[in-house]
Amino acid sequence: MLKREKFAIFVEVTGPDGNVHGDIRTVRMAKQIKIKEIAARAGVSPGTVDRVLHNRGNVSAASREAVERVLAEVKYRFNIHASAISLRKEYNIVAAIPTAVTGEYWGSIRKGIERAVEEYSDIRLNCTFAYYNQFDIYSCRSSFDEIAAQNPDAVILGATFVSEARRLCELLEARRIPYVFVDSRIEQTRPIASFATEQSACGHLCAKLLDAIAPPGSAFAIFNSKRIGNENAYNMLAREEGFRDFFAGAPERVTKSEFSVLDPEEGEREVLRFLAENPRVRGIAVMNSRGHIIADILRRHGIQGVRLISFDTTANNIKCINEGSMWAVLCQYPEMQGFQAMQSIIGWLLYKRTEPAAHRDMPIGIVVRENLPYHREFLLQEAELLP
Amino acid sequence: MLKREKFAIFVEVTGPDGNVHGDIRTVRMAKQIKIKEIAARAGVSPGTVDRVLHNRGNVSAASREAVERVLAEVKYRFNIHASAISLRKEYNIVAAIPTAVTGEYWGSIRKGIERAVEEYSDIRLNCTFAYYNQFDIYSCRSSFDEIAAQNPDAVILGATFVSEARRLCELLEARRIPYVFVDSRIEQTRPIASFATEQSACGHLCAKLLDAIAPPGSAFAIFNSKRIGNENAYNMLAREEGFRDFFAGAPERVTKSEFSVLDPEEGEREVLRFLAENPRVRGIAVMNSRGHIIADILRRHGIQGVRLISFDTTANNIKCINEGSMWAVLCQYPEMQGFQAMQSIIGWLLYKRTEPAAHRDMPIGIVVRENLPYHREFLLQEAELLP
DNA sequence: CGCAATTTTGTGTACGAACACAGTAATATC
DNA sequence: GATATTACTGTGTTCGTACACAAAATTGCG
Repeated sequence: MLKREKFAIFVEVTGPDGNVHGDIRTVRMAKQIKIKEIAARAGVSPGTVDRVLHNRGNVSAASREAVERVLAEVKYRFNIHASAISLRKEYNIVAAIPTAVTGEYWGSIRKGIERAVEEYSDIRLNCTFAYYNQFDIYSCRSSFDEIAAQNPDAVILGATFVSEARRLCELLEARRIPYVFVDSRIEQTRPIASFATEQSACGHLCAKLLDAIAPPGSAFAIFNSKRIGNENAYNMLAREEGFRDFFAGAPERVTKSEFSVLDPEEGEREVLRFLAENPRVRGIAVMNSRGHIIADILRRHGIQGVRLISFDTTANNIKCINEGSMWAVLCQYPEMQGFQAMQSIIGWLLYKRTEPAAHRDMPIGIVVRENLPYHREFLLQEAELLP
Repeated sequence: MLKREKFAIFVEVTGPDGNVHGDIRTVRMAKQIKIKEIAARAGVSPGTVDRVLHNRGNVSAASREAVERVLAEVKYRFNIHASAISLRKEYNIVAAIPTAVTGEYWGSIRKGIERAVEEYSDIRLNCTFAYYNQFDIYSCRSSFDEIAAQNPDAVILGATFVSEARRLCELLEARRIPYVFVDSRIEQTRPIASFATEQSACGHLCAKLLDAIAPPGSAFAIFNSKRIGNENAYNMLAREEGFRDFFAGAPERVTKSEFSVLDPEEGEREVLRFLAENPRVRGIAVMNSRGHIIADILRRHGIQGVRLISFDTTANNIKCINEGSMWAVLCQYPEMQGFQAMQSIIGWLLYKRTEPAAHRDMPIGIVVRENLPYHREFLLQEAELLP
């Protein structure tokens, strides 16, 4: 049996077994209502509707009410295209983030931001990156002060120093400049959005994986790079907490150690000494992106049977994953964070989207050698970084 | 030292250690050239430029050349918004996919498609879903025939029967109707795009994980649900191949078994019998989304120490992950596939994007209990732009 | 009540691309 | 050489929103 309408297709197929196998559903778009139509229904002019929609004032209570009543009935949505074409303003946006090196974590965030600018090239966006030294609170403060002094239309904030971030946010709020966070969320601030990974969940996942891939009853080590300067180690601590939480029933299985990054030879000695003293350790977690350093040490010394998990799909870590010296990295999708941060600003500034999903927990990706090649486009990484 | 321009920020901060820590880069958008400007430069009218741009003919060789010369110089990109607003055509799109149940694989693909329709609600899209029974080639053929008989503006194809898909593609090509594949790529067809996972890589990854989390020297089983009807098991076979490839050096470690789905009690007996006969099996791979059935059997019989990995984040599988009866699922991001499929059609029809990345390998996600809450099937950028 | 000041409202134009249509130039036909 | 035919080109209107500006209505105040 077969029916046809103007377009909807009806396929009802009776197969040899007597059952009906086909089914058709058309999702026809409800026709969007236009401002003109709303004006007509409310008995006012389009100009008045526009004033109500954009809260531009100079509307009598009676008119406003009439418009709002119609608005409530029809649930109006802006036409993005017409809106964007009319709004021909130029937007200056500042991204204040730690120095972004291509192939490393903040480099990926930057790339996501840049991609969004490119993607929305029909909107005049000027994006200024104000980099600071993430290990130096002094450089962070100077950078942030300067941003507040300018008058950007919006700010993207990659904040490693909580106190400095709070200070800047207060200034921005006083000036009604919207801002979003990438890579963190900071209490007592009011961003229009924030994008970050739940760090303790990352640590928990890391523990679960190491436990699963190591022989039963193994011991595990958390290896952290020694602090450089007054580095804010908030993320690392949260991850460690999650990691230990997984082993809450047997805390003696988790040891912690540090290794020097500034002095690689000393770092190597520290790692080797630790492993010699703790032969039951079968898994190592590095709570930041420096896992590749440990991986290299393990590889060069032919140390087998100790599995390593680190964070972030940086160029160095990817290399280790590929050569097998690292078992997995947990991925925070930095590029996606950057992209979505810029998107949410565009949504706010242009499309007046003011009821934002305030915070978004990013997914936590598990990247091992076998699914690494397929992460490429997903992560929007540079091709040359990957095999 | 501190300089200011109209907007660019210069922060050069000399820290206490004498090093410069701040750095500023502004990415200023090159101003887009308009059709009017091109017309002026080429000494013709905007209408003529438009005719050249859209190959609408009726342009003298001299004019065409003049316009093309300017075009080559300035690399014009037309304004998406103005374009979309002018093109006020209504598009009829058909998605021919297997019956899509919410919470299952094809249901997620459908959801991605629907989300794209919603996302691009400023474009008049009517999407018709033509479902067929993926286990019945007869229903597939009828459904496909009917599609070809209509004249949709584009087609999304979820093809489980290769021969039928080829036949439909030929018809569509003859009518110059663009089409995209989701969940598969089929040789000897010319889709404008295709989205699918590399199935053998999935199988390989599955093997790697099972091997890693099971005791050394364990044996593994591939459990597949018995075929229903003339089900196309192409994906399952490819996964199995990848799985066995991982154990190429020790093929005796991999056993294969089947279990009945239509008769659950019989299926259960088969599974239990197999496990009793193969006590060294410490890991089970189910090469489709039916892993939850095995998980339930293991759970109900209190069978410990056998780890299970299945495919697809279906509602059933997610439940098992949460209660711990399944160790992981590999995820193909079906929602993303559907979304991007529709996106590529919109890009083709509206934005004249004709140089497509013909095929896109989807990422292969690893979902375990610890990252499940943060796992979003729908990781696609634009999703967040609209409510 | 009258006139100015202010608030409210409607109209018109711009945005940039697309395309219909009218208008002009070039060629064909008798 | 006049007219019909075709080939080409420019103008003008459209899409839906935003906002400037003018027009109308309301208010204030002597």
